[in-house]
Amino acid sequence: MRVTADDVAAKAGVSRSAVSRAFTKGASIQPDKRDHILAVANDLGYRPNMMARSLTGGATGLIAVVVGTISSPYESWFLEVLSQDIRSLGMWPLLVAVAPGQEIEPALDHALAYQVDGAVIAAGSVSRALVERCSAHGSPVVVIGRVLEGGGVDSVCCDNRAGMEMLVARLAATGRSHIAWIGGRLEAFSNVERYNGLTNALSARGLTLMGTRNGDYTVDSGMMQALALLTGPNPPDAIVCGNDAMAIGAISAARRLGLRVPEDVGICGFDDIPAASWEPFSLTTVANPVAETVQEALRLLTCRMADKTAPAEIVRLPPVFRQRLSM
Amino acid sequence: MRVTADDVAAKAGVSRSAVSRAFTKGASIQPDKRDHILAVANDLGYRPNMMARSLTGGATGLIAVVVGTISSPYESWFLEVLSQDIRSLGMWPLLVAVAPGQEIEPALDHALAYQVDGAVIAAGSVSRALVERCSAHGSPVVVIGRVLEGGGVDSVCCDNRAGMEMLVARLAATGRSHIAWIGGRLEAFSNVERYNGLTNALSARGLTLMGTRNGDYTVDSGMMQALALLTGPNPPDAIVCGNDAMAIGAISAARRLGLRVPEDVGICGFDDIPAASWEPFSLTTVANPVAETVQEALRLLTCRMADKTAPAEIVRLPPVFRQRLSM
DNA sequence: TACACAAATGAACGCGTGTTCATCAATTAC
DNA sequence: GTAATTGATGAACACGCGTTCATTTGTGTA
Repeated sequence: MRVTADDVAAKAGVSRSAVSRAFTKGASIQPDKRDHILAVANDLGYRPNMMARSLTGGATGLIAVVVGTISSPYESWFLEVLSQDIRSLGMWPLLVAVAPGQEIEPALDHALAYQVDGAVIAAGSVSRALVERCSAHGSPVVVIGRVLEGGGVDSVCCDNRAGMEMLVARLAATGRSHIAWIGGRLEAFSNVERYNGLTNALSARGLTLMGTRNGDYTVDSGMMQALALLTGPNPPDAIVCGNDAMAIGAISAARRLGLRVPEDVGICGFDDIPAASWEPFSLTTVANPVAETVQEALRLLTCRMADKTAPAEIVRLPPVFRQRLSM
Repeated sequence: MRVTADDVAAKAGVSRSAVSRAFTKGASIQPDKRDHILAVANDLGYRPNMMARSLTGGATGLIAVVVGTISSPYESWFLEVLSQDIRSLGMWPLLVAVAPGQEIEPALDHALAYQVDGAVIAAGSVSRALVERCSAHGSPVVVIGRVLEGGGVDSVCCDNRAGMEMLVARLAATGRSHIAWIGGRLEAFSNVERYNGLTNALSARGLTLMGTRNGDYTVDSGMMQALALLTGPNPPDAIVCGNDAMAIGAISAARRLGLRVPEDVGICGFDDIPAASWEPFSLTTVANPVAETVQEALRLLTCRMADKTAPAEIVRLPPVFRQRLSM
């Protein structure tokens, strides 16, 4: 049923070796013979079997892509850019979706059985043991959106501290004094960094956080936590959210309570997802440099595929302040 | 470097056949021996090489997933559900992202070289020739979101006509008379069906379409087209949009012009993406049954993988009317 | 024409696995 | 106690490909 190189060889009247060479760039074969073989192959609908090709130790052309909640605005945006860049490298993304509660290890272990040439991990909690297992398996790993302490692992991450400083500068410039924080999942690396970045930047200006609540990075959770903050005692005049989705929820919460944004309460987010610029929100935020992040991640990955002994790099990319109307 | 079954066999003191049997469910092997082998394998970090396993004609466990603009709210939602359901089948999604302008054929052709066990196509224009090429290759295909005329191809599709009738019923109930349409990409199957469904349902009630414009299914395009409609001569008192994203853009456009929704202009969409229920929009729409669609698609796919001669099915799933505040 | 050398070609090998095929031990049936 | 049956085991094979290794063909020089 499947058409193999033998079929092409038989129909073209050449040896199977010739067929293989016709598909191998730079192989020693007469040009007209190669053309003939390729024509026959195309006629028969033949394509070299990637599974067999990779068996001899060659590359599979597969890259495992570990992401979390695909439907979230930020992750889907990221996945789109990443999958396009992987394809422009001539490779294919093997999608490994890890929902917030799920374990990343068994999932990635399974994917490793496909002899992926590399893995991009942008979700879940990554242990050093996991990274080393992948490396030992011959699949270099790049971690995105977090930095493993102790180094030794290539990683690309937004400079969350710098981003928070930009937001706090705006906070100070607009004279906010009662500032609250709505964080994401407590264990998330970005959440920890952004929270610390915020408190540090605030204290550097003699400001303090008046309220703290935690959601789960969804719009709904942002709305709930903002409602709690704004209806509680001593309501804030500014809410800094751990990501844009929660900030959008917070804006909706403020409006439901009849508060004006930014006059009564300023609200800002983090990431600059597409929805942040939609008119009803016009969210002041800092842009997570997704395109550059993906580009750097794949650069690191290809470097390491070529030279496994190269020292690990940690790339910190600066975000860009986006002032809109919400603060 | 890579640990193979031979390594496990050597360390466990058994033949390589025994190792293979230990990993094959239902194979003839002593239970304690199997346990021992599995323990040694786990110790060495061994996993059967899927590439080699599939070489003998076995299944690869890969399913090609063809989607379009991943970052769009609807597609990312769909992809999340699909990828989870594929994994719960014990298989893996090979992501094939086809941007609106790109050709689906060469991309899918490449993916076929990985001997995928099946393909779910939810984007791009699908020709019968393409489907037959996949089938000939041993990879059954299920098409989602469109129906190939002439049948012969398994497909799952929302009943767009029924959805439009629901919306028109609401349209009539609220006494709208100047109705406009903002469509998506002209060549898109869903766009054609929804447009025809709308005009048919309108004429059945003695209504006609007063204006027609076309965007590209994005929020921005919905905003642009709605601005043009609402500032033109004889502005509509209702706008039906080809999807929710454009409807969200249309709501923003109306508000920018100082119009009240739904009092001055009613706006509705299609799909019921998560953002449709966000408070600033509260979009009246019809829910595209994504979970059921994915479920049916995978049911058809697994059926066809088991029996390639089964007759093709066309499944039409009814949408659900979601009345909110925008109309 | 004779020789050296490069280019092109086909046979054979190995990649890691599941499976078939004999072989052998252990049980059951008579 | 013997024959028949079952269950477990290891060797060998096939899967489809890239690549190496001889071997053959073609080209340029003396």
